[in-house]
Amino acid sequence: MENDSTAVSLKLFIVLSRAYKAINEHVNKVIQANGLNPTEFAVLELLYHKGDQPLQQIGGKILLASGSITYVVDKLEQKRLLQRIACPSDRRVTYASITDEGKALIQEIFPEHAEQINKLMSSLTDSEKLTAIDLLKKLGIPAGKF
Amino acid sequence: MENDSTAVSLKLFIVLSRAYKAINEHVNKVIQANGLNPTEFAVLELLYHKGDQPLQQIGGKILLASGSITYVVDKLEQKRLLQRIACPSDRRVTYASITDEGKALIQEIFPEHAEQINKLMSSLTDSEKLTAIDLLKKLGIPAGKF
DNA sequence: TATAATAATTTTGAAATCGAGATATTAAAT
DNA sequence: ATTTAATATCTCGATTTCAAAATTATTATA
Repeated sequence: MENDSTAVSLKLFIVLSRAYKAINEHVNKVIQANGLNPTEFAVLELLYHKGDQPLQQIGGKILLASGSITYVVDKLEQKRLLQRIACPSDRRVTYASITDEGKALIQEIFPEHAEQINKLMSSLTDSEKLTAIDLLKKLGIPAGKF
Repeated sequence: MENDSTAVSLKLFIVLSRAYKAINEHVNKVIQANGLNPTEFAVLELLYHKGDQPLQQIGGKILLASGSITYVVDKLEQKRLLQRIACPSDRRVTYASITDEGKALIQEIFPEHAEQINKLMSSLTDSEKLTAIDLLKKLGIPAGKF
């Protein structure tokens, strides 16, 4: 059934994908210029802003398979940007915890990161951005489960 | 300079990422259930809807490095879903051309694909979708070059 | 307490992607 | 015409990711 609503949805999907990829491409360059890949940055930034996290929950939040978490956390640990900390109450669990070095790096990168996103979005007024936020919030929480 | 506008932009970046990933996660499942990966689908769909394309232009349109194009096109050619066709006027150029088998596959997948996207977007009214399209179009074309 | 079921992490092998050259062709400049 | 620069594709090695199985620890059940 290719009705009108479907055509509009498809169009929205396309512009959503384009916008995301266009923005992301530039954002990733800034991150990589600072010696991190996008996944590493996402993990560090999560730990910086939300505090220590069990490895499992990192996977959930940044959408990464469990095997990949181990890999990224290994990398960041080798770079001394985070530490693994055993959970005292449940020995199955390992926390990732950002180090002082990691904090310093995020503090250095983040303002530039935010500034760049702001520039990339300067084609919208603040009021338009707020409208977009409202609409995308609804989109991010799909109506049912599929 | 972390002013108000920057904060709004960051927020928009986050909800944009979430929305894109949430939708995409589901969309990819449908594609993979049909034996293709997202990149293969993107290439085939491009050829189906836009006609034969020089390999290079495929890279530009779906944002893929030249080495990856070769790889994906090889895969699709092995599956007999597309053909390489030498350009008669410029021997550096190779066109990718979807085969009848490829067309049949897209014809089978695409309606389900479109239908699913429509379902995933049912939390917005058509009018809201149109508003979102307008705003995201502007976003996709960043103001300057960075 | 055993035993089974569940959970968190790691290991492993394969697939996908990138970036930097290599090759071939065409276009431009002198 | 020859050299030089630009373009298109491919090759290769390294990185990142996933999926499935293995490992270890915990919790629930008999």
